[in-house]
Amino acid sequence: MSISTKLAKLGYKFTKPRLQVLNYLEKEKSLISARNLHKKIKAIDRASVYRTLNLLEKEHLVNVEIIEKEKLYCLADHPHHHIICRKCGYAEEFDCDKNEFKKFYNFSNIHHQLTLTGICNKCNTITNE
Amino acid sequence: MSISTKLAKLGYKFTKPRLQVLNYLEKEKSLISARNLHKKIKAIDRASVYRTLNLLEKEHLVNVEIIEKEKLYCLADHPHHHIICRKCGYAEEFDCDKNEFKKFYNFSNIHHQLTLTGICNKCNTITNE
DNA sequence: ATCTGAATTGCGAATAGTTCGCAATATGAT
DNA sequence: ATCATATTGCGAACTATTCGCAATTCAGAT
Repeated sequence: MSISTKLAKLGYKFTKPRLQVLNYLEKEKSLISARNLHKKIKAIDRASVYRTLNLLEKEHLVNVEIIEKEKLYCLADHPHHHIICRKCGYAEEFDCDKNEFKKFYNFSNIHHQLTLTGICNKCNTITNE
Repeated sequence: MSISTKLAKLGYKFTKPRLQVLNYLEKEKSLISARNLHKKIKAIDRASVYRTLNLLEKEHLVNVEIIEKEKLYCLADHPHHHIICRKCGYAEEFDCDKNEFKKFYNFSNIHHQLTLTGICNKCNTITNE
């Protein structure tokens, strides 16, 4: 099912800004920030880019990685991660289920950050999320 | 070797702000943000808290996790990660080498973010980092 | 103990990424 | 085509963090 269809099913309207953002995300082979997305789609407002990305994030239709406080987005069409060059920003994708770690050999000096969040027992007792 | 000793070895001066930040990081059992660190150490300037944390990060003396654009710090005395409640911020530690994942059962609805950075071949050719 | 040059601080202003309030507009169900 | 509602664009606002620079503090030499 296409992302557009999913959005429609979820009751969201089909607007120009949303279509444009989706188009660009589909074209984009790598990760992209809200800032750069907005640069590419000058016709639509900065706030709308952010609002659309937040919406997509909330509905789990995009994946997010944070590099230096900047959120980078990609379509969540399949489960994967990226390894990103700290100098030039070049990113390679790796499937998080398969043994594609050989790709890492294209990079040196690897750092990683693993962030896990959840709902703790106490909060879970108070209200269901 | 204590972190203070390490700092001295690296040629950094031994100043009140740095000592205070280190003291608080040692006391802190969980993760803490620059903002909250500054709240606790009112005597020293915000900028100095940030500068000290950046220094510690550069020298790999603290570990960092980013939650909602905010950097959270802890001393890098041993390799570990945290799982953090998305509602209240409560954090539990887990050793990243051992099978302590059972701790996860205290949390539900787990999300994760894995960020890998490195230096790509091209950048590595241009200059050594 | 004091001097001295360099490192570091505090301050306030600046920056960057992101969000908000609200009037104007576009959407899709009827 | 109409209408209620969701969504947009705009600019102002907010938050985390950094910067420039003069004043201060540190550590090593005297």
